[in-house]
Amino acid sequence: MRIATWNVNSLRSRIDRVEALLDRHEIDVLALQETKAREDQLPLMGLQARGYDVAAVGFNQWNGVALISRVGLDDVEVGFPGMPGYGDPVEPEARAIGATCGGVRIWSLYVPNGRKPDDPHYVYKLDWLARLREAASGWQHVPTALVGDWNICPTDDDVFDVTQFKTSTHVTPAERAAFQGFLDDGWAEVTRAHAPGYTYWDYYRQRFERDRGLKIDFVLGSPELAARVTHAFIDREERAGQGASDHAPVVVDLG
DNA sequence: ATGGTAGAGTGTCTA
Repeated sequence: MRIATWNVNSLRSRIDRVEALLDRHEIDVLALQETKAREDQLPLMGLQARGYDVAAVGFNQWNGVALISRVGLDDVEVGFPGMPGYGDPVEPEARAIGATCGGVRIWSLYVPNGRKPDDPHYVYKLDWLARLREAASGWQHVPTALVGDWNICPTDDDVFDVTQFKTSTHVTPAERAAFQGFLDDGWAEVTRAHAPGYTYWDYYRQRFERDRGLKIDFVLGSPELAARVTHAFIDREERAGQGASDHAPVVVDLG
C-alpha cells in the first residue's frame, strides 16, 4: 500500500495537480493539509471517477484537512478527543481528520504554525501538540500513521540556515521537545531514512530554486506500521515550476 | 527591521 501526505495550499486551485499526483504515483491514500475549503466546496468528480473516496473538514479560507482513499475510508473522525475550541480564528477541528484505510489508521494533521514565539498562537501550538500526543498514546494497538505538516524542524539540518531562525518558530527547544515526545512514546518517523532533504520552500526569494527550505512534513508510524515501511520519497518535481504548492508531497510505501 | 509571493476573497489575513 502506498500512502502520501501533501500540504496542497488550496485543494480547489490545485485539483488537477492532485489528480495527476494520484495517477503518477498510484497512491492509495493521500492526506492533504491547507485545503482551504469547506467539504461542500470540494471538486470531487475527478476523484470519484478514479475510484477514490474523500473525507474532509475545513471551516474557512486558511485551513482544512482531507483524506482521499481508494482502499476504504471508514470510521472517519474529525479532531481528536480532548481538543476544545480556542480563541484561534481557525477552528482547531479543521486541523485533524482520521480514518481507517486498508486496515491502517491514518491521521491527516495540520499542526498550528505558531506565528511568533511571543504570539498566543505559539502557546496554542504547543498545547495542541500536547493534546494530540495524549490522545495518540492510546492509538498504537492498531497500525497507525500520524502524517502531515508538523510545522517543526526537529534538527538544525532541517533548516536551510538556522541563523535566520533565531527569533522564529519551528526550531525552538519547546517545539522540538514536543516532537521528541511522540518519539519517546514509541512513534517512529519513517520518511527521513529513505528521503532526506526539505519538504517545504517559501514562495519568496526563489527559495526552491536555491534549495533553501525546511523539512517539516513527516510520517510518524506506530511500531507495527513502521516495521512495514519499505521506501519513501519526496516528490520534488511537484514543487517546481509555476502553480506549485509551497510544499512537496511525501510518499511512503508499506509492505 | 522590512519585504518578498501566493491563496483565500475584496478587507486584509495567513503562511
